Amino acid sequence: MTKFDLKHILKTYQIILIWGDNLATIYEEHAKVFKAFCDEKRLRILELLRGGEKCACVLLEQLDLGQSGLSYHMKILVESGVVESCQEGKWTHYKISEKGSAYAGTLLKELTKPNTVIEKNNCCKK
Amino acid sequence: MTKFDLKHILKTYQIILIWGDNLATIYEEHAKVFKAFCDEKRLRILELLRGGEKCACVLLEQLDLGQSGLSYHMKILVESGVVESCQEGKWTHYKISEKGSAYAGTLLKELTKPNTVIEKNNCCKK
DNA sequence: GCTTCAAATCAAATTTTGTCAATATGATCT
DNA sequence: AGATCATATTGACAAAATTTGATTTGAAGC
Repeated sequence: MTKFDLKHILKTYQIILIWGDNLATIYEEHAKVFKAFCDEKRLRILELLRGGEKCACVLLEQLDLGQSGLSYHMKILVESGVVESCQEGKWTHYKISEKGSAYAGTLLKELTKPNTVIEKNNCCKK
Repeated sequence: MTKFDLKHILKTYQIILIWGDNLATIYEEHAKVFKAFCDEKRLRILELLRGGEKCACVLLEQLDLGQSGLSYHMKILVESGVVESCQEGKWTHYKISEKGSAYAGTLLKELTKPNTVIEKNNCCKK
């Protein structure tokens, strides 16, 4: 029977463990962060939240969205880390997470910054 | 016959003109920038390009993607501004655009930075 | 406990994205 | 010009994201 070195497998295939249950590549995880900024409605929501913390009912008033639609987008925003929510009795308040948006910014820089090791990959004899 | 003030309309509805032909909201335009980072394959491509300029054939070799698939994703990357392409005879070379990725970073900060005017929007008497 | 209200979840319909194979374009070479 | 190679475009299909309305959950008030 083959033995597995989980750590080695995860590293080799760039797979990470999330919530103990799900498997996802690091790419999926990174993509999730930027999903926040990839949809018109969500950008509009972020714009509203830039004006300060708001509860769902206020957002609902100002957006062309139904209740379940708002809930759907808020979930994506919260899962991206860019927005945080706090419950107050029946109400849920949302605000932009400083930490989360700083992370998104750092990640973006990371993802576009030249590698330390630049390979000379002159395939087609440029 | 009603007269229209185009400038006023564009400003009011936050619509912008692109390529002289198409109409799009500012939100769509912003979303386009971050589409670059919202897909596993594209993140993988960016990772390869962090190692320096590469031509399509090299990318093709290293990715689990067909030729038309690569072309599809490269188009989205180039349209986001994060990647730039240059033609060399039959070959197309791609690299990460410093300007484009700096813009993406600035935009991200912009989209998450608190507004100068913070409204007190205590709807549900928090 | 029952009612009410806010928000989340679900299921179905719709729209948007991504994939794949075939074809078209455009540059180079003979 | 005709052949060849690299990439782009197209159209059909599959998969994922979004929308909508109905239902459920969970907190508060009676």
